[in-house]
Amino acid sequence: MSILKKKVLSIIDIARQLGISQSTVSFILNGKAKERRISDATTQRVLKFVEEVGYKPNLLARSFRTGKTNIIGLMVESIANPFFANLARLIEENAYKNGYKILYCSTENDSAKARELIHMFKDRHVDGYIIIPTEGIRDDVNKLAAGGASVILFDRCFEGDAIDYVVLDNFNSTYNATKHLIDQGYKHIGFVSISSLQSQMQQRLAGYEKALDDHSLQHYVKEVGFYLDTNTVVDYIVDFILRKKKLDAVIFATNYLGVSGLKAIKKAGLSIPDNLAVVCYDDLELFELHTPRITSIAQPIQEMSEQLINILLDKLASKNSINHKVTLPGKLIIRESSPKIARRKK
Amino acid sequence: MSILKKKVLSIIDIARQLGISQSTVSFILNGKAKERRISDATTQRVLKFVEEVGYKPNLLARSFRTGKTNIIGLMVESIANPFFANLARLIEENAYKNGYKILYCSTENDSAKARELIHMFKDRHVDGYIIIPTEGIRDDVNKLAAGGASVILFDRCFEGDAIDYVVLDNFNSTYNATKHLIDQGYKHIGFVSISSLQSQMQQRLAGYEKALDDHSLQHYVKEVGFYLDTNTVVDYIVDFILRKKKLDAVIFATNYLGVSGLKAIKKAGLSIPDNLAVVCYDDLELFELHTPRITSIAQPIQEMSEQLINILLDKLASKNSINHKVTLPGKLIIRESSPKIARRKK
DNA sequence: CTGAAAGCGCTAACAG
DNA sequence: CTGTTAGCGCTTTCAG
Repeated sequence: MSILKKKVLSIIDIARQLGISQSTVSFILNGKAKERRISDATTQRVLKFVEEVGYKPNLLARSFRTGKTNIIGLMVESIANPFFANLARLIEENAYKNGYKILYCSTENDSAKARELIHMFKDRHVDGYIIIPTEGIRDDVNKLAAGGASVILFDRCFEGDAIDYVVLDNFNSTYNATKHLIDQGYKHIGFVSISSLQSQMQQRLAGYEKALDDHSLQHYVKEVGFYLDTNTVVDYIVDFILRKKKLDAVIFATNYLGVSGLKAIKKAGLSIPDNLAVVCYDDLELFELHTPRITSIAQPIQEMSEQLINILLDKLASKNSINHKVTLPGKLIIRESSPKIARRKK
Repeated sequence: MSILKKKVLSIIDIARQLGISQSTVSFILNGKAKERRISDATTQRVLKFVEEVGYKPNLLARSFRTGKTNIIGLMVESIANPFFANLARLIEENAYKNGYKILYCSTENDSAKARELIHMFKDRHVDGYIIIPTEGIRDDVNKLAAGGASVILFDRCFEGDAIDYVVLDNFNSTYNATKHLIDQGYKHIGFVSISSLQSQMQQRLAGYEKALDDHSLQHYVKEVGFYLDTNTVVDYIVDFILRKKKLDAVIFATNYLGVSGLKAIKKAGLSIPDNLAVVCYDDLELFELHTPRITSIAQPIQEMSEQLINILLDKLASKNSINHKVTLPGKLIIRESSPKIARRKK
């Protein structure tokens, strides 16, 4: 053994050096000493030795043997989106606390890519899946779960399927936000969304429409494609708000649409809230620091992350746990972008 | 074999079913058919069969055997920080393109935690390490690299050590930003930073000081602790800008300090740029959408991520590659928060 | 050109 | 109370 080559010991070396068998060592190391009724003396001797030589079990061998990796696959729309990045941070914290690590990937809302990534996770034997699904992977996700995998959806779900999820109460959150604008006196409220069949988008739209219908107000909906680059989206929004001359308020259905919307309103030469009241989804720091501060629909991201991990750990621990379908309320944070219309000068 | 239980085949099953040996199958599957001069007929037969039955090699077994995981460990300060989240997105893209997956973790600038995470990565046999180091893990990182691991630092580095890195030219970026303010006519330029010995912070401070010294101007430095919560930081900054009455401009040395700074300036009842010009680090969307738009020092994040991955892949491919120390220039994006002082009304 | 076989380090069933 | 041992599925050396 050269000086440089720090021989990495295996369980068998330990067993040999202590003159006992590997299984004894293995059981002790896995906390099954009591269960296997191994003597305290032996247990202490092994623990002490392991400590001294700094032995670390080979996790690759263990994973290979057990099929468990202690890795959770996290599939988000994009890790660059502040909402998902913040979620990732919280998920990470809770996961690590419980001995799980996170492998992440971004789908960019591309189903082919999402499908591939699910297989990648499967190939890598991740223990659990946290998935922000795209429209097109419903079947794949169902198949995955049906095959016994522990999977939980976030942000959006497939209604009627058996898969667990944690989502926002998108309908009521949007209903309340719309209602708030109506209460403030706005009568021509626009809704800018992406053209998508994803549940959260559908629910947000439905909440908006219901609130307007309840007050016999007209709908003004603009849907843009998800794949458009920011500049194009901004131009579409500029066009929308300039063409719909009556518009006195707009709700942006996602955080990035909100950001593009703010750019568009600036570009169109309009001012908030004098020409247009604004409500955005997700309470980004940007919305709070904007002038004027933007009224936002905040998601309870801390609680969401905890529920996600807790449910997933629960499923991991006992395969039988079912029906964890969690819908959490959003919180409308009212700021200066949506004042009473009476105070506005047109 | 029950209907539900989709038997997952192994290489040995394939060999048996085709009446050949596992090694032949293994070689073919690993693209070594030519090298091993295996007949085309056999090769095609195996490939076709594998395709038909949808065989997937057990990655756990392969990793166990080879010691390679095709996983890169990414250790950032916090995945929730937009700068690192954006980096993570780009890193992910490049890594996946090359067959590598990413395990991420956040240090929150805690060296004990960072140390633990390095060991975790090591225990998990990640193939390569991308590390945004904390002050205190210099030795650990050096030991890791000395042990033959492929590691590359980002954002900050340890001068004089042999470890590769990709960092911003923090000195000149900050020098130029300070020079810009001086050129615009500002004479009392503050610098808000965190109290830290990290190279990037030291360099930023040095660049600021050099620019002031070159023009015989006074330094106004405020350093806040990294661990303080946002509100406390805001209060410290409020105190700083109110106490230093002469201050006519401030540079914030990190993106989050910039965000806190904007809050502080608002809270102090001052306006940008009339009372105070502002320059921030990192070109966040928030800075561009702020009113007024904030002059920022942008890091070439796209190129940084590419260099990071390329260098790491290079090291992974050939252990001999050394001395990849990359320093990239920042770009000063001049906006309305730092106009010529002549036009200002005090 | 192909096959046999030796492990990699660990877990756990089984045998004392 | 402890030891023996059979794999997990794959890679790769060595022998035909």
